[in-house]
Amino acid sequence: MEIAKTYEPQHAQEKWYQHWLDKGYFHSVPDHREPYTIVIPPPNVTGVLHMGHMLNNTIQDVLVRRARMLGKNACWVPGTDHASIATEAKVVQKLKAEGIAKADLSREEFLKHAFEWKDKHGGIILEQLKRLGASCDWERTHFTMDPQYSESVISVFIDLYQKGKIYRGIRMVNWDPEALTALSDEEVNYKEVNSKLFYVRYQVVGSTDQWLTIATTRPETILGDTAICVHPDDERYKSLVGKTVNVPLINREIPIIADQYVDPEFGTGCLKVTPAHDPNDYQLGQKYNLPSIDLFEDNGTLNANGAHYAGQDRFEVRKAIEKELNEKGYLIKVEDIINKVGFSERTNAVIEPKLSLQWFVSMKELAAPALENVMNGNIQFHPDKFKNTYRHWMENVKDWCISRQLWWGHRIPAWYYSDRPSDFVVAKTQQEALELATKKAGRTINVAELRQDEDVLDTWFSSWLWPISVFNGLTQPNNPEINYYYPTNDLVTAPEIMFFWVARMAIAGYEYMGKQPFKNVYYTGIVRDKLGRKMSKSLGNSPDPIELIEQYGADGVRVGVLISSPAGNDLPFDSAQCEQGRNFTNKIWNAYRLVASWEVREMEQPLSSKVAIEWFENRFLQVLNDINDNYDKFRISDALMATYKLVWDDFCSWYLEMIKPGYQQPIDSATLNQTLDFFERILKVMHPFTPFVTEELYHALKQRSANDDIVISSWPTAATPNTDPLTQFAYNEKVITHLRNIRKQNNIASKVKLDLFVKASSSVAQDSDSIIVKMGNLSSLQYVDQAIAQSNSFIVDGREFFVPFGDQIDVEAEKKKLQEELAYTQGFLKSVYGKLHNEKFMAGAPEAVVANERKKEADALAKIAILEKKIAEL
RNA sequence: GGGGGUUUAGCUCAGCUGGUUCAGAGCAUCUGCCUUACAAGCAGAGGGUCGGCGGUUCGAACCCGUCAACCCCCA
Repeated sequence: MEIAKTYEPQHAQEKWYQHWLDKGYFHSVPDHREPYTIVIPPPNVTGVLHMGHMLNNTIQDVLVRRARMLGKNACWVPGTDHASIATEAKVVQKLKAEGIAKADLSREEFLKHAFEWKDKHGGIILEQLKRLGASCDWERTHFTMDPQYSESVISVFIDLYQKGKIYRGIRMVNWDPEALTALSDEEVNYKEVNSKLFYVRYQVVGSTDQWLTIATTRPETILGDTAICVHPDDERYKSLVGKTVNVPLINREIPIIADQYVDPEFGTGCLKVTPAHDPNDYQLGQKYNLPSIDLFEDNGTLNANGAHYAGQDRFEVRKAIEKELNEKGYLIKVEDIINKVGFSERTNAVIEPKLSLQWFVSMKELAAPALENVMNGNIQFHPDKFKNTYRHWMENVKDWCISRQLWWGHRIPAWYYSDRPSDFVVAKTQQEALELATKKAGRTINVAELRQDEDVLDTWFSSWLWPISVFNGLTQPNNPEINYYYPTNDLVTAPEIMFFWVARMAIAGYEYMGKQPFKNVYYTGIVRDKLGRKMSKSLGNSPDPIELIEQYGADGVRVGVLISSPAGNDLPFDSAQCEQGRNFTNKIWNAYRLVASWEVREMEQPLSSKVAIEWFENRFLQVLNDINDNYDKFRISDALMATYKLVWDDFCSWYLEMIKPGYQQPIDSATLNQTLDFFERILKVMHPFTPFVTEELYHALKQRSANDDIVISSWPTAATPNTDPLTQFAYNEKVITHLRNIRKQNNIASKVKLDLFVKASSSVAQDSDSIIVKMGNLSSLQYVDQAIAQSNSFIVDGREFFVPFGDQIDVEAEKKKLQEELAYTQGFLKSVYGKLHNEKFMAGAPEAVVANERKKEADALAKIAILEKKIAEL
């Protein structure tokens, strides 16, 4: 049977993924085994796969597949997030394209459209994950707006409200004038932008020529000023504190106050205070009991307080007011300045700090156990440097604004029964609300009077329950699944959402389960392009993962994204890495082709094969220990690299070459069987990284019974390797490399057989010499007691080797080489003496270190003697 | 402005408690090979003042100080 020369992944991918699904290998139910659980960071329901998902989910799949092979009951729960703002924005946009404005729709109509959109686009991303080979338990797919899930979210809201952890209040929030909603602090991105700093003068009341000049980047907010603030120690303004000034254009009188907050160095040292539109000004306003004048409508246009600018957009007004201030003599000067401006993470609109009535979670107390248990290691971060960032945030945690002025999401279960803001109850159903409201109001409230809060909850207010709610832990407390799978083992996510999500899951975990939601958090880096730019849709620098899979195969891409992405480090992605991954799958494919081509015959096992087998057996164990250790430390890239080298270097380049029979020669059955066994073990350690090619070859290697698939096979057993064959091999390897060098330097074809002489007593001949003979393509290896003249020579482990080469040897080159080696060895000896002749070293260093230096000295002296003699002989 | 982190080969990174011939790996590069599994390959080789300076130590990539550059988070 002809086997393709290169591995063609597409067929194997479809075949085996379907096979795994058919067999139900990814499905988990609680049993006697130890559970291994990962919950996927749920992607946005209408999202499509990008490189960040590829990295993140490949890591999860590697962990899950290995855990499964380790005999654990592996359960990887997939699902999607309703992604309140992002999804609503998409639906609004889609409707707009169809000529439908959101404002013209009722809530019910809009939600109907939204669900249609979700049904159409939802889950695309999950199908894409299957292409990657993700071994999720698809029967457990969850969505954060499933009925059961929604029930959890609402019950948590009610519970926290009853515990006094949720309150409603007027606070300065980040307002997105495009999405028309409040955002949490974490949803605001600050970016540096080129702005103008306007110097505007205010006339002091009761004077004719006394003016105060302030500097502002936002002149349109002048209309909302309610004070001017200076530093109390600022000599320039001390005498003015307590007086008043007139706001330009509208001539409203406002006080001059003094507070430490003002930086006398910035601008003019005078700060205009606009409590309604700046968080810091708001604080000042609270402190000095200043009025707040709200200038903006929700969409960013000015309201009636904006005087003659009412109805115009904030940025238009900025231009217009600059002109008017200038014309009327209030504008002193304008400077260019770079300042940081907040943008909405979702719509990229400039955030407007705005006073508004919102719902908040009071965080301080809730956060305490989540902080403590990360610091004490009950939850481990990989890499642990993120603990610092986490601590800093948690120690300064602020209350969490959870209401969003959107429709797509979990509607806040608060019910109002009058126009007074305090006249509301929080209840699961309208019926319950009626009862509670009647009780609270002290009169019968009827349905018509009851009005549910229009807002929905922040998406993260549902995602923070993910590890609990996917097992129905809140709706059916203590059910067998939550008891079995929770706490989950590992969470793989990006550091960017440490506060959005990781911290809050920890908080919810302790609050509702009394236990951490996961034991380990593996932080992936950001995927960047070759130029170091973050991959993004707008830059168009992100490759389409599905195209990559089609080009390089899923296994190749998996290797490509993992090969250089240590935990917490950014991944500078280059498709060349996928090429490396593809080459890797091709390598093992061709190793199979070689093995499959051998014909077995009953014959004696060559000594060299016996030696090679003994070496590889122990080499495998040695590397397996390394690999296991790397996994245990979450060093996934290192585990991959160790696997890669085991396969490529040790197995293919050395082992297979050592046991390979001559062209069209048969192989003995003992060697072949042992090789097949090694091959199988190799495939197993590869499997988490390259699931498809390994399943394909696992079945190609031999006929398997039903349910004998590599995906559920057991991980190779670890053991302590015997070091003797490893040491012996290291020696052989050096000798062989020297021989190859001699060939290369003297242009001797690899086909030409050489004679090798070793200066030593004949008693040192050993079995492993057969390896040198085979790999060095020697016609003979002989032990002699004298140096061979007219030969290339080298030294390994203090032993001299000679390869006679007639008259063609280049004496001068040989001499030069020997002299270089001599000089190096002498230099080395000198540094050893530097230590040995140093009294302080001899007194201070541990005995073992000194003994080692002595050994180095002896070895170097012996080598120098040999080299000097050889040079003399030439 | 506050906090955290990074700096080792052309690139991406290892380097554990200061001590092994410790200065490493993969990729890239160079050289030679179409050697019957694989040119998506084989074999070999060359690359580094461990960011700068100073200190501690018998001994520093590793510990301390300082300067510089870059990155992230928060305001």
